[in-house]
Amino acid sequence: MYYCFSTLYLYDTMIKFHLDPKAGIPFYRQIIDQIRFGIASGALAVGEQLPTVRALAVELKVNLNTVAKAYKELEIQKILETQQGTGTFINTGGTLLSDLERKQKLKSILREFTTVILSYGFTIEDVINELKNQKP
Amino acid sequence: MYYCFSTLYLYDTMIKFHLDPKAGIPFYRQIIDQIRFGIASGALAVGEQLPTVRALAVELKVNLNTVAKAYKELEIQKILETQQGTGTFINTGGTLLSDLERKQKLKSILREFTTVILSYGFTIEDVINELKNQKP
DNA sequence: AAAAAAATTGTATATTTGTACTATTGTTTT
DNA sequence: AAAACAATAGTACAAATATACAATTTTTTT
Repeated sequence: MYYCFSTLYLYDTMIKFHLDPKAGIPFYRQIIDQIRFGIASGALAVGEQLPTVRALAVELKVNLNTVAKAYKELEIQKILETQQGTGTFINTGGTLLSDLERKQKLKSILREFTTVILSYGFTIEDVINELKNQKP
Repeated sequence: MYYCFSTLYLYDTMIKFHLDPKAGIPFYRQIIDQIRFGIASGALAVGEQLPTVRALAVELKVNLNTVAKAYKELEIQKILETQQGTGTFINTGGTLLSDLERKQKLKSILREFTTVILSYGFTIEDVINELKNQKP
């Protein structure tokens, strides 16, 4: 299992999930990241239903509890809202971070990723150059 | 090989591990050598699952961390691929990465990275600025 | 329309997997 | 011999799975 894609046309959204086993990031966290990104980018609208834990689990070829774990954590963060028997939905009020918390968050994310990037033998310059290309 | 309770038998692999305490070579390195040889000789196929750290540890009568240390080093060398909760497997791309593959790898890492970054409302510029500060 | 059954949804628990942290042992260096 | 380091072990933790359960919705039956 290398790259598993899921395009959720069934659920009327355009977000495409993907898991990378070589990323060194737990599956459930990759799912969390992609949902957060989906919301931030506007691909996931408030009130919209996410795929069921089973549907997404099948698409990504993981256990349904792995998806459930991602949903659960986002529910705790008030980003999702779930109801047993009904489904999981994008919640209205995601918790806002303060400026300080945002700054700290950015630093911690960067620290984590530079560790990964450097382990592959890339340099900070490589990253900056690639990011600049990515910008437009 | 007639009848044994070998981990390898259970995991349907064709290689038989053995440790020699008198060899003067650390156990974890002996394990590494035998896996590398198994791959080189074709006894271990790409994508094949290795015994779990516990199973092999029991068989070789060492601590599970000794096996884990061997697996970890081979994972760093991109020879193995491990997923916590699932197992350890022979990696598909055991050879060195070409320039193109390196570039693609960087792109894939950065895609995951920007996914997270943007989900928190940061911009690419925020990241570039922070990276520049981090550089020296 | 109401009740019952079936299907669909998320949840809980136990087991298996690798990982992290600490302590101990053994070897090498000084 | 003492110090420093590598190798190994003990223990607790985290990720992913299998399986069974509970809540809700949908369908069928009456």
